Amino acid sequence: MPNDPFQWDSREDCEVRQILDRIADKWSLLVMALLENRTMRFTELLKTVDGVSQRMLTVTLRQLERDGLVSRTVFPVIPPHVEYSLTDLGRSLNTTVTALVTWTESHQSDIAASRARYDEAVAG
Amino acid sequence: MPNDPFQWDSREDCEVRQILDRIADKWSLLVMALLENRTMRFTELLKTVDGVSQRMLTVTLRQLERDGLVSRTVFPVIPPHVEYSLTDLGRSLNTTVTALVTWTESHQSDIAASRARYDEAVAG
DNA sequence: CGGAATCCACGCCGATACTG
DNA sequence: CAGTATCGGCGTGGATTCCG
Repeated sequence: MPNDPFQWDSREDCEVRQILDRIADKWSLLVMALLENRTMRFTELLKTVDGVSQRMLTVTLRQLERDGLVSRTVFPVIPPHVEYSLTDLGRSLNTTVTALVTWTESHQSDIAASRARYDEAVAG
Repeated sequence: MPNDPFQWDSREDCEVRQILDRIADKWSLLVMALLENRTMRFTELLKTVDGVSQRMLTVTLRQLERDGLVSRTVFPVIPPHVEYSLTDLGRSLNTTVTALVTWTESHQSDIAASRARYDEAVAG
């Protein structure tokens, strides 16, 4: 029963938790969501992903590439031309990620309401 | 078209991103996964969620409670008795979270292999 | 038992400068 | 254009202590 949380949760060297931690990263989610539609270039991503620094985008893309979720294609021209796109693995992940994003969008108001209620109760 | 990544991604005050960031938090995912099965007490969670500190567990539970994903029930006895369980909202989220966890488990070896390949290429 | 509060180390990340 | 390298601040979170 691989879905039992007690299984993947209590193991010492659980690599799944590490992987999950990386996948659930803020910028990774954003980048993968953008690349779902089409191939993009570095600067393009930098301008589109609002708030990301060049450093973090570089680091994020390297990690995604290392995990085999994103492929990096370099065209040996001057000036350099690099394209990023999702791999098949990345695309298969994106289905679930999209579900997560969709859930958040649908329940955004519920959460906002809950927060308002909570803050009200604390303040009172 | 609420699912268009360019929508929720480029807006300045996008609350969805903030919510998503919190939901995708490492400990939140773990705690919710554990609470999917049953109600748990604080110390029980502390012992089960391997690696979490008391501080982080407290903070995580407070956030989850504020977001309306987890309910906190205090029994006014001595010694204190507090139970945590998922709300309906939390349960509806857990379906997608479980999907994410399942994906990670299924593709764990793919990612490990990709990492090994990447590291090999870098070292060589 | 289930926290709250305080202190502080460390590692993350932004800013900046430089390069092929 | 697409990075790498370096530095420094500061926020995150661990350890510890105390409390109802």
